[in-house]
Amino acid sequence: MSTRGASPTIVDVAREAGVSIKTVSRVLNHEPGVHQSTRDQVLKVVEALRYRPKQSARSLAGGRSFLIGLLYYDPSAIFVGSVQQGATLRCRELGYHLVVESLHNDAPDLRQQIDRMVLALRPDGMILTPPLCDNPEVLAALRESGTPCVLMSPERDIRGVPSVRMDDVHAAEEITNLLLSLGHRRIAIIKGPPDQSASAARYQGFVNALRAHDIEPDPELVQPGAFTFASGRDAAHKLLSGRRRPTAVFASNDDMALGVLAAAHRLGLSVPGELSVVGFDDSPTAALVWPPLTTVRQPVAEMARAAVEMLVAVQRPDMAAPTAAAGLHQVLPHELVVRDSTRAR
Amino acid sequence: MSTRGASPTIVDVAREAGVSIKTVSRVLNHEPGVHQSTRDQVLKVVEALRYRPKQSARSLAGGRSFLIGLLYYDPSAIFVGSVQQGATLRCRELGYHLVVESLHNDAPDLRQQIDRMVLALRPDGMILTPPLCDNPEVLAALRESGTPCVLMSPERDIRGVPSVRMDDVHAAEEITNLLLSLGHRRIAIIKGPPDQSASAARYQGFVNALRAHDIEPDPELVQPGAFTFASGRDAAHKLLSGRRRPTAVFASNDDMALGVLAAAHRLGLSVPGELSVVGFDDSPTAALVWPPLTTVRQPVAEMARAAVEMLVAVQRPDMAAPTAAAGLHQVLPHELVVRDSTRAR
DNA sequence: CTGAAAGCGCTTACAG
DNA sequence: CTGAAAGCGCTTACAG
Repeated sequence: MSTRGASPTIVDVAREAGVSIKTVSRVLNHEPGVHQSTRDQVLKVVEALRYRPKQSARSLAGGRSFLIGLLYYDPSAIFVGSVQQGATLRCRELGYHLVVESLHNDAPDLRQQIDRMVLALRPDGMILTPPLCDNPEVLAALRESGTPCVLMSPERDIRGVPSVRMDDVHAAEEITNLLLSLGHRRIAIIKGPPDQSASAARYQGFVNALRAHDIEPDPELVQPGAFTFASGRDAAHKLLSGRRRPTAVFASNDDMALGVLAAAHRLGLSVPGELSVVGFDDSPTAALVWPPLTTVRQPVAEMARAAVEMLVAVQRPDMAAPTAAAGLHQVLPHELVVRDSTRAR
Repeated sequence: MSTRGASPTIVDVAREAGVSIKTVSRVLNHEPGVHQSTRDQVLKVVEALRYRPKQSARSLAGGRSFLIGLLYYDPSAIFVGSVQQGATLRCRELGYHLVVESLHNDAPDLRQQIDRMVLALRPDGMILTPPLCDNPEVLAALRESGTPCVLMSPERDIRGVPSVRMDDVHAAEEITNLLLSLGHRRIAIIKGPPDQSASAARYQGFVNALRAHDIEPDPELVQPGAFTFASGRDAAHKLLSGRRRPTAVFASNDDMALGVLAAAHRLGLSVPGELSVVGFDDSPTAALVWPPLTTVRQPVAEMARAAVEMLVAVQRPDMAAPTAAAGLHQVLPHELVVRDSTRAR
């Protein structure tokens, strides 16, 4: 065997296969114009030698790093965890690797941190999660460096910058329709913070559904919230201690729905017996509380997979077609998750 | 300016600074033996040109990738999120980057997946989280490749393989002591699954604390569990529907403690009025449930920082001393988090 | 304290 | 369909 102490290089493979290193390179990069028998022979040697091209050499010579960056801010967010899961699996399938970087959204040296990553690593693409994907400074730094980006659920789409998202309006409409179909008419909503576009979208869906049933939203049943447990609990307390209680509450996210559950417990209201509650996100906790929460599952991992594909397609002409068909701004289907926090009245 | 269209290279810096590229390299790598004025001059030019050495070139020439790998299995686990947060921040401070890979612990091609990552990327070190850090196949693959590893909270330490952990026994002892100090004497425990060493360690700490107070653990008050919400709920149901109820329950992790809370609610038992409950882990949900959970915070981010440091120290002689002092198997201090689920009886 | 040469392991034009 | 040469941007011995 020609395997010496060190790991084999392309030269070893070429020698063993009786071809030039250029041909080995062609085979490994799926380039056309190699005779099938030559290709097979090379692959056989590659397998036998357990040869893997070294990323640093490929990157230096070819200008492609096979690295995708994931920039995120909130580490505890389940959203990021799912993004990462989807992204890392798709990267593996496509021969890429995922480099993660936690950035504080208002760090004074944000620009330098990004520059450092981009200039040192030269990732072939970057996935941005909220709120970083809406940060003009981040976007500018990446644009100037020429790094392709995909925005995950940005506040609003940017011309020419690919994005992946779900349809918050329709999802909110659907979950409201579920409550309506269960016979609920006095349905309250706890909104998200005004500075997040998802808040408005979900509220819009809620209103759309009501109006389609000729119900005008009752201002008394619309409470502000902040996407936090405490804000949901406090809003619910107001809603539920009034004279004419709602029979159902739509919390604009799961954390607030958990707050609603806590408030209901405290007031001695049984859920779903006396009150139906729905959330949004399908957080891990949503299935663990009592009663398990009816909610909307965001297709986060799928969105991340799509993001990776869009980034990889930039460098692989053979993959460009399907992605182009999917469009620059992709919207992925969500899923209604019906559990035990909802019941017919 | 000599900044052309492309980003500057070491040659540009050397020319601008009037030195050889070797000297620039020395300065950038903090090598000794460069006159201070020369060093300053080089750094000035580096700054002006916004020069960052390209990782792929450094890696190819120097054999160091400045990449640390993080191998994990469960993406939803808060543990992994915190590990990653700590690791990515420390990496940044040390000029490294974190590459993450999600591996299924019993994937048939686990070996290949690891080989692919190791041979392609040549990470300078690898951080392994449970249960991967206890997987002999993973360990063997990494050992053979010569990749330095640090195990995060492994089941048991391995001679010669660095690890970082917390002291489960003492932490369990402390939280049990808290209950004892509140006057509780009939304290139940819901154990973790027998195949995880943390289960035994936490139980041991529990027993130690009781015995120190001359209390022999009552077999009736010891329930098996599986670290899941459902197992905690079911165990609590048994414990709480008996004739002689415990006044406090120590759930061996937070998920099970949430199950205890649910069971207590269902049985109409007020927490902490009629029952004190403690968990372990300080999961994000622990602070969000009602009542907020008294628990133990694992120093996970700090453990990850330490892991990165140990890995980097391997290549940097100047950093080796402090780490050597800290030892191959580090134990980091935990923290008791007292919230509202505990009260004097 | 500083530098000229060689080389890391690939890919990119360019030939044939 | 296949290959020989050059070069990517650094670091590593080796000199002086």
